[in-house]
Amino acid sequence: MTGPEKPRQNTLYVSSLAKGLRILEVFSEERLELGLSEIARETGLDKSAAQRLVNTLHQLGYIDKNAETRRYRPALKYLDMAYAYLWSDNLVQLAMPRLIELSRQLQQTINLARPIEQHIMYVVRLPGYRTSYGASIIGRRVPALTASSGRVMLSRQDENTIRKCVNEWPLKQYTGTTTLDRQEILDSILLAREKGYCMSERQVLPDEINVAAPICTNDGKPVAAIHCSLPVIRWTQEKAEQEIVPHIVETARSISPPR
Amino acid sequence: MTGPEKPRQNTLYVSSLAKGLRILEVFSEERLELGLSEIARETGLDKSAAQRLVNTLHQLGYIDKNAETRRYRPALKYLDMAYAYLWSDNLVQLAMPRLIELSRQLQQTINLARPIEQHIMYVVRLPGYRTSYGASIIGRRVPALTASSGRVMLSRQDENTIRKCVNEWPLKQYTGTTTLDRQEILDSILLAREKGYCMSERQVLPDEINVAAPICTNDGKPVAAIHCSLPVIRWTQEKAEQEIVPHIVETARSISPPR
DNA sequence: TATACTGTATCATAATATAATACAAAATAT
DNA sequence: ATATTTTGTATTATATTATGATACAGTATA
Repeated sequence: MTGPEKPRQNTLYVSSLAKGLRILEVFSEERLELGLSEIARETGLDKSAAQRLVNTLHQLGYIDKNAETRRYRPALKYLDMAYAYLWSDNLVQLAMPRLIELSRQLQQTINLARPIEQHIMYVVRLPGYRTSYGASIIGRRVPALTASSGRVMLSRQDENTIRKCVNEWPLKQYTGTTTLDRQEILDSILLAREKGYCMSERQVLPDEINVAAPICTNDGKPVAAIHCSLPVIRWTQEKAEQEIVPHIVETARSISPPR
Repeated sequence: MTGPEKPRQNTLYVSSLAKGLRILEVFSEERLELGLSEIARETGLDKSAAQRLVNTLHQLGYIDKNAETRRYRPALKYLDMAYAYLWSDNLVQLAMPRLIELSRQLQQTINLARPIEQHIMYVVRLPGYRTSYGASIIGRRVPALTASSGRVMLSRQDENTIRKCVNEWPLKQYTGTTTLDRQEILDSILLAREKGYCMSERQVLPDEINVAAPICTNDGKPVAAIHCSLPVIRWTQEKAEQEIVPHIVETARSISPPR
């Protein structure tokens, strides 16, 4: 009779790799530079594990160490990843010239967003005059329900799916006027469905009107959204509807992803 | 009497993490999508190791698997890295508004480059009209000696260092007119040193004039370069010298990194 | 000055990653 | 259409590696 069986090993999962990636992921908008103990704490890893993993990532050029403060920060090698991703995303390649043209034509901030889980992520950012730093860089994630890009992509799902997502997905309050009212969000999405675009105001940034139109595959699946931000100082929703919306919608429609 | 001693383990280096990162690094401009056997081959890893590591990266959301073709490609999570880097780079934050302003003023492609080993890497790309895709995305690396940004940063080193770098660093022929003549490159760098900016033509792309000016710390160390590309169809070096150079130089000078 | 915290280094050992292997499925060659 | 090769998937015995406990020097804080 055997003793208690030891839990079976998952031999298709490399836990040391996973731990190392947690180190890479610890850096963020709020955590620009960290010491070893902070890294251990923030990642939940043992101090020795953190030491080994950090040392490995530093030797491989992923993170830089400030010799004076002994703190680490992301190295340029992080951007190798962006480069690889951007080349592999056919849609971004397809869309880029149209987005550049649109940016020139409208003289405003133009972005391309992709859906990821319950968020959207900005994969192209063509900043306009006075675009904030956070709104000029790729990789930012925003809850799909809060962003006009997210809402407009959701609007192309069937109504049951829309309602389920609106009920369950997370919300985040960015500004004093960011809505947390799920009914209001549902109304916004259903209106977007009807009109073919979504317009919102002061949801993610406090002084912006946002217009977004979906990019769909041939079978109607939303895979991305084009998004334009306008300063409320010089724009109204009415003016945006007349002067911006047609161009956004037309550009989005002109981009037909292969699949 | 002991037998032959086994080699000492480097307990500060995690080789499984290093192998996993090799998988992440296998994707590139030339390798957008790969199957398991290709990944094993390109990374030099054993097939079983590749299987485990790929599976782990897939479970963690770093790579996507096309269920039909069973091939993998980078996932959006790659851009999380870019986001983290761009927040941690103080200079990029400092420079971004100036670059956006410059882009609007000149109506041309404006980039920011950082030195990395014997290359430069583009960390900000503000594309102008008709900028190619490869010239619109961050993360691209170019040999420092070939790029105007690289040359202009090198020009701010002492002459012995310049000569050593020119003799030893790699070159890459991008166009039919990319120079591989190291004396010509040295002359270009020394001229940049004298004039405070570098101008080159048809070195990385076949139809471009390039103007770059260095961004230096207070103690004179070059840490980045602002770079403008102009189509040769509508520009000459003389015209660029009069209408573009002063603005590039002035903007570069106005950005004083803290350290 | 005392104490707490951080970073660095070491090592015995348990757990994990390895690589060999088998086999089904798919692709390619004949 | 069939045979062969290649690819992808799954499993396992075992060697190697990663673990975490520990010690200690240096730094920061009380």
